[in-house]
Amino acid sequence: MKGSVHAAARGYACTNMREKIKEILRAVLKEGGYFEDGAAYGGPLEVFVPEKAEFGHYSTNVAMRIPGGGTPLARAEAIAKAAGAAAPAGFFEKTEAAAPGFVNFWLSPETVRGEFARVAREKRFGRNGSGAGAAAIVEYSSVNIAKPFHLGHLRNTVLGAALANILEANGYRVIRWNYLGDWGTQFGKLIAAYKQWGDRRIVRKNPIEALQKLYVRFHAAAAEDPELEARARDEFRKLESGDRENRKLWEWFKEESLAEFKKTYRALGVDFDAWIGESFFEKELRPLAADLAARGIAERSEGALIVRLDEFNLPPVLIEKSDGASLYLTRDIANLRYRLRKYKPAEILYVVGNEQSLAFAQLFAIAKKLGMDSARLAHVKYGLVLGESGKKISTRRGEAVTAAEAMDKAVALARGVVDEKGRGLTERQKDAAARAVGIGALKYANLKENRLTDIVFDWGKMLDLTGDSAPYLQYTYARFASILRKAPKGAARRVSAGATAATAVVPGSEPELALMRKIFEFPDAVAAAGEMHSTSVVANYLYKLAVASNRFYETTPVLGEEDRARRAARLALVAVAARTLRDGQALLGIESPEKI
RNA sequence: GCCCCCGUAGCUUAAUGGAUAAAGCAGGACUCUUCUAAGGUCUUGAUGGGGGUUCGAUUCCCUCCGGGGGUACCA
Repeated sequence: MKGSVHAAARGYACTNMREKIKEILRAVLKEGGYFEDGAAYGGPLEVFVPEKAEFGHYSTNVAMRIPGGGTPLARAEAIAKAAGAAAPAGFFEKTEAAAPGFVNFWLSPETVRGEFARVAREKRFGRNGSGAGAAAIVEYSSVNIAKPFHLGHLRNTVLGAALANILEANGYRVIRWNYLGDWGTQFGKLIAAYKQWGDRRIVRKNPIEALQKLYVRFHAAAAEDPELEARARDEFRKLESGDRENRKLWEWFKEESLAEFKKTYRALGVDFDAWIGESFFEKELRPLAADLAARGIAERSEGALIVRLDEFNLPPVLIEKSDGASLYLTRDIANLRYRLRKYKPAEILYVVGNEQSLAFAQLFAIAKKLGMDSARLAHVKYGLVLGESGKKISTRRGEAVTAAEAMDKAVALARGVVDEKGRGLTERQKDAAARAVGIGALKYANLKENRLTDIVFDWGKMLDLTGDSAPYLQYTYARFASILRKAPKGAARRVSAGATAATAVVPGSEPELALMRKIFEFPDAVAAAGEMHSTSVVANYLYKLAVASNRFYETTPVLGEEDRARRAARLALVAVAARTLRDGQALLGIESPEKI
């Protein structure tokens, strides 16, 4: 099983165009006596796609990185010449050295068309087996029970969902984990507030809003009457010790909250394999703390239990309060232990805002200290979503824009554009298109950037429907889908059957060839995104693919082409480009309607 | 105070140590009798300051300035 996955990974690697060029280069470099293996030239062999057309289709900097007599440029010239000779006849159109020492490669049109025909037949194009079927846990969304699902959660949810898809495309068995905030003193406050002012019907009708109001009211009242805080602590203590009434209330709050969150998840097209929150680990915390103390890893300080992390150059961590209560980090340790045992994951991604950087540095340090180092742990951080004023959004003051509100607004805006510009859509299709476009725009806005800096919330940016946006990608797809719909039946069938032989032999224009070459980059983008835990790599790639697609569309007739073979070749290109756009968007969780 | 993150065009962003720093928005000029003009073409415009490492620095190191976050009983 494992072996076959590895074989698959190798299979993908050597069919990738960049890998083919690397193979040629390795042979040339070995022949020239430059090195025996990769280590000799100071890092992995790099072959990349230059930004400018004049630097070729592919390029390498290897001549500047290997030692040897002469200038880097002289080495580059020798390598360029040798690579041209070493490649199969007609593989390159030309190879060229360029100052200060790049070697640039131009594929011949025949090579591009041949590779295209191969890619068109590939069933799982873009996916690879590098994860070898190992488990990877992606923790994301992690909403708090009884609190609003606001824009920060939206960002987190969309990001985590896309990363999970990307890891899956890289051959991991992904466990999508919603680590619910379902425990802690806030439940004491909520229970106290509910007992005093709560109304079952109101909560049932609109749970989050009602619970939120109780929470806000509690804080307002507690400011005047400090006695309330004590009552809240007492209610939580009762909850922890299994008080029936409080337990029931807690379960009910959780149930109602989750039901409402699930509406949002459905609208977003996001789901989870595990809904295990903080409460799940509650019983393990005391023994865990005691165990750490017994092993001398934790120690008493100012009445609390701490773990010193001096050797990691980190401040100590509190794992048990002086009153014996646990903290979030204690729960995270228990959670990590549980995950390692149960799933034996190769990777765990914590999608959490960057304000928790220190906490994760500490968690990872403790994991190392405890020998819980079988998985690669990564804190995938991202910037905070700030209010339009540029300040942190205060939930307590009710400033938060909820995800549902943002989605409604986005869909309504998209509906307006669909009504105005959509062609030949039924009412049903218009609804579907507006949802896909509106929510797609919202998602893409959160996925295309790789910033760690905080983001000032901006409706205009979130709802952008032009330029570098989801609707641009979707529009490109819909244009191609329209061509495929209108194609003669026989032609369409040949395309769907993967009969792309015509493409391999029919000479094409540069916009066609450029689009084919852009399609070849898809697997590289997926692999890089997986390694770097970055959705923006995929988003940026898709945008460039769409640009190449639209250039092709604007310059090259497909259905209007008189020559039959040429028309068939172009239809095949349209079909594969559309498929790649759709698959790439799917990785980001963005739908590709046939008509918008 | 200490630690972490971030400073790129008017605005929002891109760029595994690579070539003349790439886009979108906004502004200006073109472009639908032809497969969806939500498009395409052209155009104005930028790496906070100073050192260093390197053949080569937006990227790595030091320092200063500016912004954000964290810094034991919240998460």
